[in-house]
Amino acid sequence: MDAEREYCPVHEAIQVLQEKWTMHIVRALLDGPLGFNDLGRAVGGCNPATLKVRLDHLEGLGLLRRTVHSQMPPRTSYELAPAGVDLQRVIDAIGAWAREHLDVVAVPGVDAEPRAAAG
Amino acid sequence: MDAEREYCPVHEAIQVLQEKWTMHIVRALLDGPLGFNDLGRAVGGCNPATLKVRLDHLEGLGLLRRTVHSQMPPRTSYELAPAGVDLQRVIDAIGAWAREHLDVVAVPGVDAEPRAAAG
DNA sequence: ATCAAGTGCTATAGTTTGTCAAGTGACTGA
DNA sequence: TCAGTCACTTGACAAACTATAGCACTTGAT
Repeated sequence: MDAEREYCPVHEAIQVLQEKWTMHIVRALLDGPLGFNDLGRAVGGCNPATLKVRLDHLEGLGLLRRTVHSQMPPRTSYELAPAGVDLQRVIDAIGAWAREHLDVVAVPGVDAEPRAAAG
Repeated sequence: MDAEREYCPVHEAIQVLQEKWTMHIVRALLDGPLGFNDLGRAVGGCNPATLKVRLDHLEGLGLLRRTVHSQMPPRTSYELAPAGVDLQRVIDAIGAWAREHLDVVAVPGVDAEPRAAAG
């Protein structure tokens, strides 16, 4: 890759965030720490293999912290580190955009249906 | 998919944005319209097959507009639609986050090396 | 006129990435 | 006792993405 001609943090960030499930994971963890399986369900059914890869990556990047409460029976929790918590802004921006544009695109005609929109 | 138990625009948005190259494409187009090949280069070398798929998807979603200026020689331009332009907020949020956290994460130990860090 | 390079794509292989299903070892509740 | 839970791991597979070539044509240099 000759993309190194100029280091760009935004490009880097996008590279991380565009990986499948990453933003879902961050969003889920924004509501508080979760265990491995709960997290997998919270993000909408990510398979354990991919989930582990993402989690390791995010942990390596310093975006989240993994805490082992007990080895056996296994009990672990994943929690956002400060750098991860700050992604709240990004998720919020996505949320604002989505409510403004996306549900109109996805479900045209349905705009009087208030559900769990708080976040 | 049983993810329909509850429609969530944020989830939808993330699904779109997490597709490889999508955010790069939006970011590139935020600076103005581009032709197919220029766009491919601007996003950092996306191959034409994937690029076309993304572009079609984004156009279908109403995020961008494709204008054919001439059939032969081929000349087309891709430009963000209003819904796409509004993603500026999201890209900005990513940019802010990246400058605050990511270059520290990516290059630990190097903090006395002022490069293109100014926004 | 001819050659090289460019336009916006498309087609076809080939590689990478993500998925599914099953299994591990100890525990919990019926 | 037996199914179900936890946090993963493994291996076979499918889906996604990539590289490369090529099309029909124009432009610019020679």
